[in-house]
Amino acid sequence: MDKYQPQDIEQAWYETWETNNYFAPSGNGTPFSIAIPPPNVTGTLHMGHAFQHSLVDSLIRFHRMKGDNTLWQMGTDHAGIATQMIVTEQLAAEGKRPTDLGREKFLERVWEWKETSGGTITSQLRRLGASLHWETERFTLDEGLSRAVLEVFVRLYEDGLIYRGKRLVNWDPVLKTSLSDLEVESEEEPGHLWHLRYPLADTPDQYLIVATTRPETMLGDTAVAVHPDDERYTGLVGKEVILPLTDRRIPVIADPYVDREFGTGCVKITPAHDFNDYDMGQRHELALINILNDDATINDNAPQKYRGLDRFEARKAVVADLERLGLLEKTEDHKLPVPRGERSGVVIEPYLSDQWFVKIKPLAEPAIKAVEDGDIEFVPRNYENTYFVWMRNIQDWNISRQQWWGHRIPAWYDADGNVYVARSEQEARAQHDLSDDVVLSQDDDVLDTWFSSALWTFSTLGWPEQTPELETFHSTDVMVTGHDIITFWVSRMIMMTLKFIGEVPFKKIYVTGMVTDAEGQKQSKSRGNGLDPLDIIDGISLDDLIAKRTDNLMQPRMAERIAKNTRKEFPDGIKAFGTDALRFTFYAIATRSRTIRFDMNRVEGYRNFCNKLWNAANYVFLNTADKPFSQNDEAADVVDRWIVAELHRTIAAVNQAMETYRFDLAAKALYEFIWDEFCDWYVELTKPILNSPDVPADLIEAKRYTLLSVLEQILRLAHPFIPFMTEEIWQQIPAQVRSQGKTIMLQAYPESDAARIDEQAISDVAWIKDVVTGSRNIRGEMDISLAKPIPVIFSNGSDEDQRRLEEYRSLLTFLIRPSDIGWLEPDAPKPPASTHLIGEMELLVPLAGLIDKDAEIARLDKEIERKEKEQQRTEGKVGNKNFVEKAPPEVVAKERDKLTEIRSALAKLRQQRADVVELE
RNA sequence: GGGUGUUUAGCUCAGUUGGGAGAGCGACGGCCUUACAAGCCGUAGGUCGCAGGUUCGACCCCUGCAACACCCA
Repeated sequence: MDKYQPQDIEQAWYETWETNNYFAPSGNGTPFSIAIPPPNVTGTLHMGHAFQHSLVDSLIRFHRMKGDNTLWQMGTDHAGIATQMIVTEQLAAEGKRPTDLGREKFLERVWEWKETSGGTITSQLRRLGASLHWETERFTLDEGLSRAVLEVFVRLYEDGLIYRGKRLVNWDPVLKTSLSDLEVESEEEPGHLWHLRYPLADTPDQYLIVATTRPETMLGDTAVAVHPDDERYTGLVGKEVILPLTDRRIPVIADPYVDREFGTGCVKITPAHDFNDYDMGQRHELALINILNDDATINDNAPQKYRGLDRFEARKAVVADLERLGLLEKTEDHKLPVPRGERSGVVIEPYLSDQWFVKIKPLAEPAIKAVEDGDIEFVPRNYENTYFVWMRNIQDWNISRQQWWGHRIPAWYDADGNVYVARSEQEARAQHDLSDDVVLSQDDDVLDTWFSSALWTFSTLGWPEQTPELETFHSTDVMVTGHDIITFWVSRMIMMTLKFIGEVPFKKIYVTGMVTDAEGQKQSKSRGNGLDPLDIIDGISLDDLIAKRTDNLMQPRMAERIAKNTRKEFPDGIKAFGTDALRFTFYAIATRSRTIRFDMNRVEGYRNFCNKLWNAANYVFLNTADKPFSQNDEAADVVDRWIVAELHRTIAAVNQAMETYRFDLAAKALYEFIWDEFCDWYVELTKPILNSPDVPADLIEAKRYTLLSVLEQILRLAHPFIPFMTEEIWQQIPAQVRSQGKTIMLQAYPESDAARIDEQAISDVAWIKDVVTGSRNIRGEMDISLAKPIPVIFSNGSDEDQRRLEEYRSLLTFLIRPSDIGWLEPDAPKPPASTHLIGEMELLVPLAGLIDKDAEIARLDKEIERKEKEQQRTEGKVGNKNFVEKAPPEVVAKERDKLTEIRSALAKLRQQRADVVELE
């Protein structure tokens, strides 16, 4: 075999798998299905994706190998706002605006962009080894899914669960669309608190002072509010104040919502431009005065001089004018949460407009119940809380977006403003008996992208048709996703699927942690700390990485800092580690933690692990190729029985880990078995046998078989995690050992057989390991090279020890490289020696001339000190009456045994020390 | 302000019914031992955030505090 070079093997195998249709569901096994969280069709793969999809792929491959009828449904999302923004930017570079093209032409342009860039994400998924069922790949805007969207919208409308109304919504004044609460991100930013004087109508020389962070909205004030119990203002409730800069008189009202501690305890009420004020306005039947246009400039409802000003210019003008009039009490610095559009980054405006909403409470109730009843289970469990808190306080969902790219709302209006909702214009006409001369125009808005993704698990399977796929694969088994998307997507899928299919979309939700950079910072383009998974697979030079991270930044001034940090973190760029190593890293770090710092050193470590397995396979092939081997349990020795036992323990551990979504434990079990047991011990222990002329042929043949067989099982066991190299190696296993199949992908997953776990073999090999480790310790401590043979003498051994030494003498000889190995004569004095304890037995390496007396004494002192501490602690326990009386008897017995052992060991160590001191 | 989570070796993290503190990387020392130097052998390093409590016994359970992170308002 050649050196391990992942790039030489990975891509070719993926093509083979795909062209042979191995990813397709098949057989009559239990259906197992997962729907991919649809990536944005024009997007690229980031670390979070790679992480999630790697986890899913292991589950899919695991279940496929277990014989389940397994489907991983592929599809992409049209990502309404994100995609429209990209194309709008492209147009801007040509000096055009979407309106210059018009709706039709603009959409053509977006479809073109989708065609050219839509392949990126799918080819990246292939590089990752994702065994997706590409044949039934779907897209949220394709015909079938659009039909599902239409159907759902119309039925919800018919059930009275969709309504249209003028409401205060989150308005993005740059994109000129409404956004749902979830698309708005609030962060604290420095600002000011202005204290304004509002003169009382009856006595204009007196005034109330209101505190506000948004003085320009005072132009739309329709009341001033105080707390009903606030004694400072009780006399004023019901009176009026004069709203400065306008000629309006507005009432003073009392409402318990007012925070008496904030500012002066007196707040201005602007129902058309603040969500809380809107609610209060509803309670008190206040007028709504909208003072903004859709681009956040001041409109004609405001006094002449402010009209047309941008909101922030208007703020300055209002403050200046109030100050000139002596109506500005004071200005304070103040931090306040500022809402910004998730996509555009601009300050969001509460804005009054006509929108479509889903009445959500009736849908939320069964969705809450499904989780309460355990029909859907969160893994880890505690994410249920996030879900419940969100669902129990859920607000109606604004689903209309003033965009073009998306599912157009199936509502038509006649000249009188009557609205007709139907699956098509024809249906609308037919249902309402409208003659052809009634002119209908369709609603210009499209639906929130999440509306179509909410239908994902069943729309991709053909709904509203009752397809065999829907019948077989729905509900899906598990949804793997990040916690950031529970509210956006997971909760909405649960609601919609329960409503339209009557069953849950998935039985389990595995919530992954969030992959951050080494500093624990969220990875993002603007921070310039993002990693492209393919750069870890293929490698990238430092210069290319910097170029990639600083290219096309929203804030170009960040470029220098990003370059500096990148140079510091990756001084030599990133090496090509290959997909298998990257994937294995993901499993190893998939702990229950919420954030996962991605550490490139670990990728390197797991690349080394892949290399280790590769080389072990090389060893197996070198020693079995063109040589006879045969399965022969009678001829196999204790070491063979031991490695099989360890293999079966590992098989059990991996299976259990996968059933419980503990990918980290699965990875750990594989890593430790393959490296620590198979490579470091088993392979070493085969060497003296395979190359010795004195060993019976049937043992050698049995051992060759064990090597091949254990390797073959390791490959199947590890395949879901490191699919490429396991396939590559598996193909080279002789057919007699590996069955006649064409691919490892479709072989049976190993199952643990308790009968193969031979405890006697395990304890014998543990003894061998102890003896070898003991002699290695002595060599290590004394700096004696393996090239220099050392005499080894045992003393005080039991019958069992004697048997084992006889039986394993040749193995020990090979591993220890002694000049001589044997028992101390019964009455002979112990020679001066470096020593090691193996239970009751002592291992002596008499090195009269070579021994470093001081070093040996120091080593023994340390050992004695350690044992003394342990003795003290154990004596304390055993001597404690309470412990002896109250602790379980087996624990007490265990402690007593331990104490006996410690005492015996201590006595020996002290004797050894005395012996060494005696040396001249 | 409310909620959730985190705090274990220099770094990144395991530690699943409360009963002997672990791994990888890094550090140090020694090895080209015919699968692998992307390797092998060995060594050092931790009052398990702080303070109480429960218990015969606490990294683990309870209370409080601190720092950090995220979510919601």
